[in-house]
Amino acid sequence: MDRSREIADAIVTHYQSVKRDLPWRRTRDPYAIWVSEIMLQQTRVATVIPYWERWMAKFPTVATLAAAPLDDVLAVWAGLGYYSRARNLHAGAKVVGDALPRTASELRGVPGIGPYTAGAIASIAYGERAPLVDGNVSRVLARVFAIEDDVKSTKGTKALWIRAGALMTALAPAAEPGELNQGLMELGATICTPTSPRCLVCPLAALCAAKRLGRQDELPVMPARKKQEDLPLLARTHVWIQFDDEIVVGRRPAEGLFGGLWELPDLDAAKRLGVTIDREPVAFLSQILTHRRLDVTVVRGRGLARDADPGYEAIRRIRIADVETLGVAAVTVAILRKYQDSPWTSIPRPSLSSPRATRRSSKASAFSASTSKTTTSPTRPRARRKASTSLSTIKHRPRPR
DNA sequence: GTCCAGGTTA
DNA sequence: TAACCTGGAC
Repeated sequence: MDRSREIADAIVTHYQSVKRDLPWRRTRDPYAIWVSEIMLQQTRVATVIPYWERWMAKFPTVATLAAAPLDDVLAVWAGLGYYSRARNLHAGAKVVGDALPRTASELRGVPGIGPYTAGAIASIAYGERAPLVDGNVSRVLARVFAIEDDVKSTKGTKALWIRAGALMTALAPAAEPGELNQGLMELGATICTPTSPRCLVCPLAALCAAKRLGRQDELPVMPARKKQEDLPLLARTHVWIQFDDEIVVGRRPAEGLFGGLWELPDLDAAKRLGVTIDREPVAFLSQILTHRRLDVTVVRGRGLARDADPGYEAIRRIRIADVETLGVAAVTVAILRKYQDSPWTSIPRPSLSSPRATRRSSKASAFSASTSKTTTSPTRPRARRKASTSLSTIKHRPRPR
């Protein structure tokens, strides 16, 4: 028995003994698997489960998804990030018609389905012997076969796909291709972890080149990552325009950053809408994105002379309590949390009376996001940056001046 | 606090 | 090759 065959069989055997009962593993509906694969690309299993359940309840078939407005799609996706994936899933549903293509190579042509997702759907839903490579698989294969190339490079990627394909070819005839793929990913997620791989309990230990060479801590070779400090800063001001229990929100253009999501109008838009802008901000937030640091300032505004702005696809009012039923990004949710925690409208605005320290409630930590920092200073963050613990713990303090 | 993971598209 | 988001790990 050759080595690839031994490795493939060991992976499947191991997978069968440890596989978890996840909702999308109870079906071979290619659409359901497609949705789960897209969600899982960027999020932990525990987070995906409720999103997947809500999604499948709302859009149970590819036809219902295709028929839904993008706005509804983004609302269900809101909070998962990488919103282009939801947009692509929606676009994909529109092009496939009643049913998904039946092979990996045809699946590859659907918007949002790249090499990984094509392999996942084809192998899991259709039982095709289609390989796949994701981050977990890269790590496992780079170690098992001691691949020294940067796994993100063209050369490394090619080597990984060749290895994954060879394993699939070598797999026992009666075995399920989907189980090999899922077994590889499971191994990477639970045993062959980025740091401190648990080689002692690994079913591939005896077959692993990195283990034999003692190089499991050096592999895979990953490309250097940019430090957060070096990311370009994107500073934006959003305007809180409230009428009774409603606020004004705008829908961003469909493409690009936070595409299609609703947010508080930015400063330029608010001005064009005839809004009078307060001088003093009520909150600062910051968030690290892949390619940028995002600093958000929130300021109140009053009045709304117009209800359309070229910068937004739509402008509308909505009850504050209902904003989260729209597609909104995490930073917008954080602004709402902060407001609900200690509403700035309750502060007597024109008065220059004594300052009030605000306290955050303990429940704020339930929405912690450790990539996010907040500032307490009402001056530009440049002057005094004081890190807090989460996106939701923005403190605001009307300055006595 | 900081770092890190993670596929597809243009 | 760069853009794209969030939250869990350390």
